[in-house]
Amino acid sequence: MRLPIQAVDLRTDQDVIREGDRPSRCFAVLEGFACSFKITGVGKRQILGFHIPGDMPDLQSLHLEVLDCSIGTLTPCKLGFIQHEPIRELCEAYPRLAAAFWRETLIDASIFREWVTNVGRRDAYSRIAHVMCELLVRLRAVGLAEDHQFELPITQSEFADATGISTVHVNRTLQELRGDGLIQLKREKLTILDWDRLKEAGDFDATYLHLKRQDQAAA
Amino acid sequence: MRLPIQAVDLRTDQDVIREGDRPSRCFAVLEGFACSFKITGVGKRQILGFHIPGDMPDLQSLHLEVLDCSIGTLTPCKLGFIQHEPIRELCEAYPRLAAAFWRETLIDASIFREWVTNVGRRDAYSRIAHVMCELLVRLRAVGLAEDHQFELPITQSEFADATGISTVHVNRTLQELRGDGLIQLKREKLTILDWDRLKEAGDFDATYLHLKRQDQAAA
DNA sequence: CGTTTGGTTGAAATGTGTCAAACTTTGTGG
DNA sequence: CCACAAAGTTTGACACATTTCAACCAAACG
Repeated sequence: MRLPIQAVDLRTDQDVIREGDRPSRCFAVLEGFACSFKITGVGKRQILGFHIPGDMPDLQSLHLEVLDCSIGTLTPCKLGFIQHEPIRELCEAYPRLAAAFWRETLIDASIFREWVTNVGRRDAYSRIAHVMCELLVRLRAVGLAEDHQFELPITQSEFADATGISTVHVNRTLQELRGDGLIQLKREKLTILDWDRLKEAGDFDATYLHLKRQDQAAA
Repeated sequence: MRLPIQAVDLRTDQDVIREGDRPSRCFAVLEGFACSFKITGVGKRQILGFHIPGDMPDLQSLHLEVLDCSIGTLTPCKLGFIQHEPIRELCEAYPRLAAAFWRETLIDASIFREWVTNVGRRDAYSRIAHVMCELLVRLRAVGLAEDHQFELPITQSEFADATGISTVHVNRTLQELRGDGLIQLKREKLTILDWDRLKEAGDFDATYLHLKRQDQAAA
């Protein structure tokens, strides 16, 4: 059985799929950063999660007819589209494969749970620290971060939408994080200067990412 | 193949499973209300979702070894415990059944996404209205609400932990909702007086619940 | 090199949190 | 069935984290 993948390049700030769509395919991020988001009735955006290479952000569409959120690029991206039908057939034929895909969506759900907690019960300082911790650990797991430094092509306004605070306050909080010597952030490059203190500030425990052993180096 | 279910009765405020556990079984809510939650490093609780009869709140444990959140009862509950092993065997034998379970966990994830948005980008008034809307629609789908009225055995403090605001502010916001004629709430019984305006106040659209057609009466 | 996008700053407004006390309802044991 | 305790709700005063608005600055880009 073959699994035809159609590679597509997208520019920054393009919608890949939109809330309300009924797609017949899903995609994997091959290169670049993307994010899931919703727009509220009064036009505010909430980013629900960041997607990095290796992620399949809309695997859910395999079993949910209508999309309940949108996904857009944060940087230029290379995406690999795969039709639902052949995936479904593979899943029926190989239950272990289905279980592996299922597991991926369960990890996504686990991350959403952590994000509910993050925006619901942590202050701005912690929220931002937490998101940075998560990104480091996930990027390391796919080899996109060495040590404690990685490309972070995310604007302060996007950070605001991810953490549920205002852009201005993100700016001030980033200055605090810098002033406290936890991070260095310039030119879209984030350097974590004090991992232990950043983890503590962000109330971060990587358990919810459900990484396999070999991926846990950073955590 | 048999699927042995062990029924268990629990009192109010009992933990069913705890963050960090590695369960070998999962459960369904047969009667009563429960909730998933996390406790942050500084001891604040975030409720991640409410569970009503028919839900299988920890189905995720089938494929994730370690629990990343706790689940506790909000009222006296009757739970049905089922071992993972027989479920896994059934899923391998009947891919359609696996897909149905998978779909359930995908809906859970969709609800978490909505909750991220709720606590991240809506004000207190909207957040509470939203949660009420969700509960009505879900309870109607399982026949536990008639018209626009249902048993809501949830304290203001639990409401606070679900919406990421303080207990005192929940109290004041509930008074606002009452004062505006949207709801009536006494003796753990919630009556929605103006469904259209409550939906609008809560920025509520039931799509994210992914109900099958016959369940959508209320939405 | 001008234009756009993103970052930074200050001042004022505000939603929400905190604290502490009083009140009400519910549950329980005598 | 009353009395008491416990749990939950309500209130007021005040503190404060965060938002909003508006302007300015810096960097990226064609």
